[in-house]
Amino acid sequence: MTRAEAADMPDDAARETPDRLRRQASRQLSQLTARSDRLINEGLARVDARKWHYAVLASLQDCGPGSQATLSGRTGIYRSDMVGVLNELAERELVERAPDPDDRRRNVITISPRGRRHLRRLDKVLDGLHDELLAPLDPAERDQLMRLLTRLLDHHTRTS
Amino acid sequence: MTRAEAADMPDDAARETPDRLRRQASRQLSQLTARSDRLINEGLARVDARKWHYAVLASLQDCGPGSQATLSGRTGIYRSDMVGVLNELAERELVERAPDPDDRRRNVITISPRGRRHLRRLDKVLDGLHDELLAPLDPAERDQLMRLLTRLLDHHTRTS
DNA sequence: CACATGTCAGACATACTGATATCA
DNA sequence: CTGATATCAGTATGTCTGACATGT
Repeated sequence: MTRAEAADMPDDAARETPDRLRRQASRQLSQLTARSDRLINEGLARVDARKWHYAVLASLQDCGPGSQATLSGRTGIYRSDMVGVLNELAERELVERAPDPDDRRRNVITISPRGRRHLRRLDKVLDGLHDELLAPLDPAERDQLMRLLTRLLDHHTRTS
Repeated sequence: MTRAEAADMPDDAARETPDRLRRQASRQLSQLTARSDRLINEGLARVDARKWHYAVLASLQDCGPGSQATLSGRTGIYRSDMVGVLNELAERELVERAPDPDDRRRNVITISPRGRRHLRRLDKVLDGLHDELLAPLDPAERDQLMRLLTRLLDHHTRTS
């Protein structure tokens, strides 16, 4: 590029993201998710929790007790990482981990009364955080967004 | 496993994600973004590129040459990580990095003709990948999604 | 002096792989 | 024997922080 061409494009003025990048769905998605993750993580950290805590507790509450492998399937947490999550939950006495008498390879994970209370609290915290996350959207738009996201996600989980 | 146990734990059958989790916008976002990122990364890897390559090249093409700090502002790449990205791009002779005579702290980054060609190719590749990503949505729905994402993202970039 | 720039080294979290002992 | 389970060790990647030398 020549000097003359460079003069046509005042470089230091345009420090903002060009439109071409802002039109990419994948980019908007990951940028927004980065924000969202930080918001959620920080919010949950304030009540000594993480998002995987919520996932496990909610899964136990809604689908009942299960082995670690079962919980892994429900929540999407890797089998190898489930150990650590359950250690944290058991430390806080939110779940109980007992060997399964009928299949001695397994542990049966059960939510405790304290776990149920904690889950109710997390539900409220998360409601607030999502309200912050989706602040600019009215209820209909939030619904619309969820529908679109879910359709995409379902499509990609079926076809993989 | 005995029948009796199966009766005791009907929920052991439910290995799927409970509704409560699937209703979380933050969760749907990060799950979908995980898929999206993998799709894009793998697709770009097939043509020896990464998403940051595209971001830098597009920024150079649309806003003209700039210092590394300027590019950092345009693309969202950290100043410290820009070094590596530009090394990769310079290796492939897609950009040129020359010291700025007017401010000897700076490098002026310029896209090369080869870089422009590469960018055009990446645009096509990314178009295809986004078509795959957004496959279940018709054009109006894709537009709707982009509007919603952009509004959320803009809101959170202004208010931080 | 304060401030900007390019660079490097490393912390940190997360996702993911692989191996192993135990057991069905 | 096969396959599933819980566990541990370790890789890979990406985001982010801090420091530093150089220059404005």
